[in-house]
Amino acid sequence: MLTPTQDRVLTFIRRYLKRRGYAPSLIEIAEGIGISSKGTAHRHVQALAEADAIRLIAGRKRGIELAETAQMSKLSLPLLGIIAAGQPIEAIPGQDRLDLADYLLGDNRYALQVKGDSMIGIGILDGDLVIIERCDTAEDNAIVVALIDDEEATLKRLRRLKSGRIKLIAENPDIPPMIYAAKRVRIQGVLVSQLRRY
Amino acid sequence: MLTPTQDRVLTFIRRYLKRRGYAPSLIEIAEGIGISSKGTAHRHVQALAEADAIRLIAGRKRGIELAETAQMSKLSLPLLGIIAAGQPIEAIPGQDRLDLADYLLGDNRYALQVKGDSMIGIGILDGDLVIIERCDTAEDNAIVVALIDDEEATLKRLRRLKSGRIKLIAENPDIPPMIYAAKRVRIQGVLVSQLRRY
DNA sequence: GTTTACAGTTCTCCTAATGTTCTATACTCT
DNA sequence: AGAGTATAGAACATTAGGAGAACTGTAAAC
Repeated sequence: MLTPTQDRVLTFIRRYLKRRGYAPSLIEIAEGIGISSKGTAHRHVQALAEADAIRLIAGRKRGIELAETAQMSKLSLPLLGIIAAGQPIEAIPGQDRLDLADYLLGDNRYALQVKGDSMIGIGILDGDLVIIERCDTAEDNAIVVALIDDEEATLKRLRRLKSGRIKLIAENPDIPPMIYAAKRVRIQGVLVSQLRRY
Repeated sequence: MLTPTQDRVLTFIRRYLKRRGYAPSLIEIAEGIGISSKGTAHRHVQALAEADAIRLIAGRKRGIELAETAQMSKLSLPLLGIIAAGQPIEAIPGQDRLDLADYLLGDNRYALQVKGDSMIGIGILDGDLVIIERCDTAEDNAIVVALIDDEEATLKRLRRLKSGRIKLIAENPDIPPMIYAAKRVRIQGVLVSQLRRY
């Protein structure tokens, strides 16, 4: 992997970057590890870039970025693994960060707070937040925000019947499904994710 | 990434803005960093805008805003209101944006994927992600990641018994609660939020 | 409404700092 | 010895930063 000298260079760059906010020049690196040739420093830096420990911005002064930093989007958390009753936490192979933006953010998305227990069967509880992506069509069986008669908005599972009518299903055995003529139902968005705070 | 000089300019702008409440002019910036040319100051400011460190309001004197303030919008979604079966979407008064960072991000937090149905009673399903905040104590009745005998990690509701022992409760009627001596149980973190993608 | 001071914009010219490439040499292993 | 690594230092190319002039636009004073 890295040679001892390369490791010292990398450590120096890390510290410098943390303290000053910008990368060291080659001369500073050379001084930092106790050599006098910037040409040599240049070779170490090239080697580090080759090993993907850092990224270089070509033809830019102090154009060094740590590979680690590039990995971490601002909206991410470490993803430790899978937890299950009766077993130690098990790492998820090949994935160690969770990009929350991916789950939540998007151009046409908005949040709604859920009131009531009509979707309790799929784990959407009273007070939960749901993220909705605006759109006017949806696949069969998707969970949608539907507007009925331009009056009532509701979060339900959508099913198209052969008759052409539309069935809106609450995920709650106590609430019977409702069937409407297609004209009466307008889709406002599709459920993309869900969020709860404890 | 910022150059050393750009960094100094940014620092100066920050301080100026904090002290005076409005942004510095180009001449003031030039003086502030010890140069005499406002043309040069202008170039630095342009570079900072390019790097998204600040935002410029075109054709306005002292029209500089720090990006940090505007940055928050990247972590938020419009919060339209409350949706309930049988009613139109109702706006939530005094709140129109949802700050996701608030829900999810934090210094000592990490994510776990849930396996199994042991917490189905409170709407945590197989495959959901939970956000855990690292800590070694928890309030009674909190949902925690507990390590039993340093071997098995599990997500359960915690309850302390008068006997001093600890009861770990699965939110699933099919899974009976377990009772352990306090020594055998170590808390690794507390559930702070939960996330699901559809 | 005109004037005026202030501020932003766009240039060009210049210099020092820095990155890049090269050759020659030395050290340390097996 | 030969491969791999490290160093020094020279020569050259490019970039970042600076100075200052000339111009344009803004806002407040008159």
